[in-house]
Amino acid sequence: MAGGRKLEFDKQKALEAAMEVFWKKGYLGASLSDLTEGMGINKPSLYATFGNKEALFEQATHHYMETCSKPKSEYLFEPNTPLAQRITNYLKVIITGQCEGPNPKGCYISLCVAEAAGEGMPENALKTLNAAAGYASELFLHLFETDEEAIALGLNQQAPANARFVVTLMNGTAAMARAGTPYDELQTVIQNALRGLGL
Amino acid sequence: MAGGRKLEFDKQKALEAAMEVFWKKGYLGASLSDLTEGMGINKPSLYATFGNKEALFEQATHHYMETCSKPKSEYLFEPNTPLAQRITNYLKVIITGQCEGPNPKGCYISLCVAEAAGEGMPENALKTLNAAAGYASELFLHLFETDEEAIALGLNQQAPANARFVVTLMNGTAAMARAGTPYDELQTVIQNALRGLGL
DNA sequence: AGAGAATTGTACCGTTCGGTATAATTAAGT
DNA sequence: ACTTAATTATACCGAACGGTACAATTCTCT
Repeated sequence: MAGGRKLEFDKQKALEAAMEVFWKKGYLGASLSDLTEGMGINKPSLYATFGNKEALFEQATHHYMETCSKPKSEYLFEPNTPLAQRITNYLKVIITGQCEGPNPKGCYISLCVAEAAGEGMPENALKTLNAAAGYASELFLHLFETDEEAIALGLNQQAPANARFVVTLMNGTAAMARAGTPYDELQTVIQNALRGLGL
Repeated sequence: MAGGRKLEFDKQKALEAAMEVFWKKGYLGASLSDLTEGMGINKPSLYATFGNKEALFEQATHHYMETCSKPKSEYLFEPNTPLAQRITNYLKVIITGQCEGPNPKGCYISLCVAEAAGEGMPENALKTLNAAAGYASELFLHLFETDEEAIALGLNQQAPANARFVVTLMNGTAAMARAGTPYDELQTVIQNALRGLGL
C-alpha cells in the first residue's frame, strides 16, 4: 500500500464553485472551460474527482438543494408564528437569495428546468433536476394540507391549487431577479401573494 | 437587367420556423443545424436571406412580439368589460399560449432573458430582447395608471407594484408551462392573481 | 439562344465542445 | 532510498460550433 499525491484543492469549495457556474450558465450553457476556470482545477482533476460533467451537475444540484433550498423551508414551520408571517418570512428570504448576495441571480433549478425543456440534457441530469424541481411544490402542498392554521383558514380545501400559485410566483420572482429586478422592487409581490391566498 | 433564381422557400414561413426553434432552444441553445433543419433551408440561404444568427434572432423576436405577444393585449382594453374580466381573459389566453398549441411550451422572451443573464449573448440580440421584455410591464403599468375602473379601484396608487406582480406571475406561469404543467392546473392561478390585486 | 444575376448544395475554414492518453510530479509505505 | 499510488499539467481526440468559398443550378432580360 502507499498513498499518493494529495489533492491540491478543497473538494467542497470546488463543488460550490461548480454550483455557481451551473447557476449562472445552466447545464448546457456551462462549458468545461467555464467549470474548470470557476473551480480552479484542470479537466483531469475534475474527471477524477467528480466523474464527468453530468455527474458533477448531479452533485452540484444536490449541494444546491441542501445548502440553498432546503434550509430556507424552516421559516414555513416556525412555531408560535402566524401562517401569513411564516410565508412572508419564507418568501422574503427566497427573494433575497434570488436577488442579492454573491450567487448568480435567479434560481438554479428554475433556470435548468427551462433549459431542459429544449432537449439535449442527458438522462440522469434530467432525473436529478426533476426531483429537485418537485421539492417546493411538495413543501407547500404539505404545509397547506397539514398546518393547523391553514386548515382553519380553509387553505387545505384547494391545497394543490394554492401550492401551485405560490410555486408559480416563486418561479416568476426567479425570472424577474435573473432579469435584474432588485429586491426592493420584487419584495412587493409578497403582499399581493398573501392577498391572493386570502391571508 | 436580369433577375436570378427564385427563392425556393417562403421567407415568412422560414422566419416562423426560426422563431419556434429559438422558442424551444433559446438563442445560444439553438445551433445553426437546429435552425436550418427547422427552417428547411441550407446555411448559405439562411445567411443570404437573414444575415447571420444574431440578425435572424432579432427578426424572429420581432415576429414573436407582433404575432404572439402584442395581439393578445387587446383583451385588456375591450370596451364594456369589467377590469377583472379583461384581466382574466388576457391571462387565460396567455397561459393557453404557454401551455397548448403547436408552439413550444413557455414564453420565448422569458426563456431567452434567462439565458441572456448567463452572458455569451451578442450585443444586438440583447438589445432586441430587452426591448421586448419591457413590453408586458409597460402594458400593465399603462393599464393600471389610465384605466377608468383601475383608477376607481385605486390600482393606480401602486401601479408599478401591481404591474410587477402580474408580470412576475406571468413569468411564473411561463416557467411552469415550460416544465410541463398543463393548462387546467395552471389556469387556477388566475383567481389567486385577481385576489392578489384586490379584484 | 446567350449573357448576367441570384439561389442552391457541398465542402470546407478555424474554433470550441466534452472527454482522455500520457507523462511529469508529489506523496506515503517499506 | 526505492517502489507504488495518486494527482498534476500538457497535449490531443473526434465531433459540432458559427460562418463562408465555390461551383453548379435556375431564373430574367436582351
